[in-house]
Amino acid sequence: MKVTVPITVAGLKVACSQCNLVELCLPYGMSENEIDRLDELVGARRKIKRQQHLYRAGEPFEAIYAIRAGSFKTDVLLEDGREQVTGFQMTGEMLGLDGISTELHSCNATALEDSEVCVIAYNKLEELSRVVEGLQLQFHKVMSREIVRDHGVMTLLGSMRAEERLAAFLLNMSQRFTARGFSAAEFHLRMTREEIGSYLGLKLETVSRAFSKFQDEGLIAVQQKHIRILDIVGLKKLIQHPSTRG
Amino acid sequence: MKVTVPITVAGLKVACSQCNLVELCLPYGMSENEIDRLDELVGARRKIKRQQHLYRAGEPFEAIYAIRAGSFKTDVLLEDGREQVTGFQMTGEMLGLDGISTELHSCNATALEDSEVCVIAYNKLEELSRVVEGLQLQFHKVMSREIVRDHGVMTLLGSMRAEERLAAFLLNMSQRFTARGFSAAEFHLRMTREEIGSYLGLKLETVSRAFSKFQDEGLIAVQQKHIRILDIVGLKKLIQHPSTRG
DNA sequence: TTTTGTGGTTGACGTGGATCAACGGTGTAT
DNA sequence: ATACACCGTTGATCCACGTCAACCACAAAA
Repeated sequence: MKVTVPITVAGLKVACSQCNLVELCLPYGMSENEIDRLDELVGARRKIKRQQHLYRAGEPFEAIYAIRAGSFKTDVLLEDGREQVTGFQMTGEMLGLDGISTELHSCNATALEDSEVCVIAYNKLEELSRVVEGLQLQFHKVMSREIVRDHGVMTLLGSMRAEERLAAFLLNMSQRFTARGFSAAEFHLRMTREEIGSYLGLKLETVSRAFSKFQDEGLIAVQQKHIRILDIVGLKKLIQHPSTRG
Repeated sequence: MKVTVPITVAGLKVACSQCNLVELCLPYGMSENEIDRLDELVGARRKIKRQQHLYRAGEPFEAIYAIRAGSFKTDVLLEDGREQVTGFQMTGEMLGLDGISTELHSCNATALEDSEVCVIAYNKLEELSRVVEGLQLQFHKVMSREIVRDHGVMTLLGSMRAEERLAAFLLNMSQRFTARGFSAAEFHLRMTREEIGSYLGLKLETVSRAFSKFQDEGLIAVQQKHIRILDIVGLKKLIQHPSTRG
């Protein structure tokens, strides 16, 4: 079901130009020459074990990260102890952009499985993007894409009901797995129901019930974190429904 | 109650260096020399009448905009006709950053009152930010700040109840008016209850009821769009409350 | 193998906010 | 001055989702 993604031997440096994530990651759209120059930028790689933090809110911001393998969640902690998951990130996606504004990380990034990131020193990124135009453009696009994505989540949280939110979530996951060469119809969620609930502004029980309902309706097959999408059209119909809310 | 903000005579070009919004806008944190160079960047100014669009979703992206006077809302239209307001912008704030990613605007920007923006051609911005380091840094910070802001809204939508949302909204407005030299305690909202509701993921009736409740409790005085905050501490307490949701 | 813990499911019940509806106030056009 | 939108308020009712609670499945530890 999955396309094999070659995993790097620990410590062996893999240049961007040889990385199979190029067209998902920062280098997307850059010329070969430009990508070669990136290799001076992406120095260290860092392994993060499941449940460990890549960074925490309040820590000084020095680098952004590209996910080389694995997946993460980002969350913010409210004063009263509640946690709000602001995103789930997969291979090729960038982490840490929110830290640029204050030079402090504004959220926590936690690995959902054993993962590896490429560390991109921010001052070097600024320096290099002054001379490599493609890098400058791509970096701006990455940031802008994050803004657009966030607006999508705001729309979901502001105007969709529980089942629509979950349908949108599943379709989004499916689409991102597809882009990574995995099956669009069958995948493994790395996050808990509670994390999904936090992200979608729902309680875990509501998430669980929606999963069950989708299963009863023949839209998906659920077995714990393993999801099989049986009726993608049916799911899509759910989110342009005429029902109301918010 | 307000500090007078000199309004430019139509057509008279005002350089960034002479603009009283410097410390709220893109030039914030840049050196005098650097700011002088911005003047070649900010060419045209554009006036937008109340209810008119600065741009619409789907239009080609060519420029970002700094609000010189007035205020705007941004919204996205869902397939089924529902509208989600993604933000309200005031003087000195930037519009259009979401368009960079796809080179198409991804939302609509509508003036909430007669307004004026500085047009910043995006290709010129890229060019100039390659040579003016302060500009590069500030631009990145502006984008990053937008991401952080969006995460804040996601948190609000995902985990707060109606009254907390409105309290957070009022405190945020108050703080932004303050930063612009207006009163923290008394201001005029330019948007309707419905627009506030859309932004906060609530129906206009709920917004209206929350306003009334706050008034009954002596937290604020409401007269249509005119708001007077009577108990800012009380409002703040509301949002770190122990009540539950989401 | 049994134990323990964490995560997931399901049911019963309560409630915050949506919905439906009527009415009042304010600004704009005539 | 009057009419007409549009906007805002308020009440009555309903329902989606939160809450509380019991139970189950699976994985890691003993």
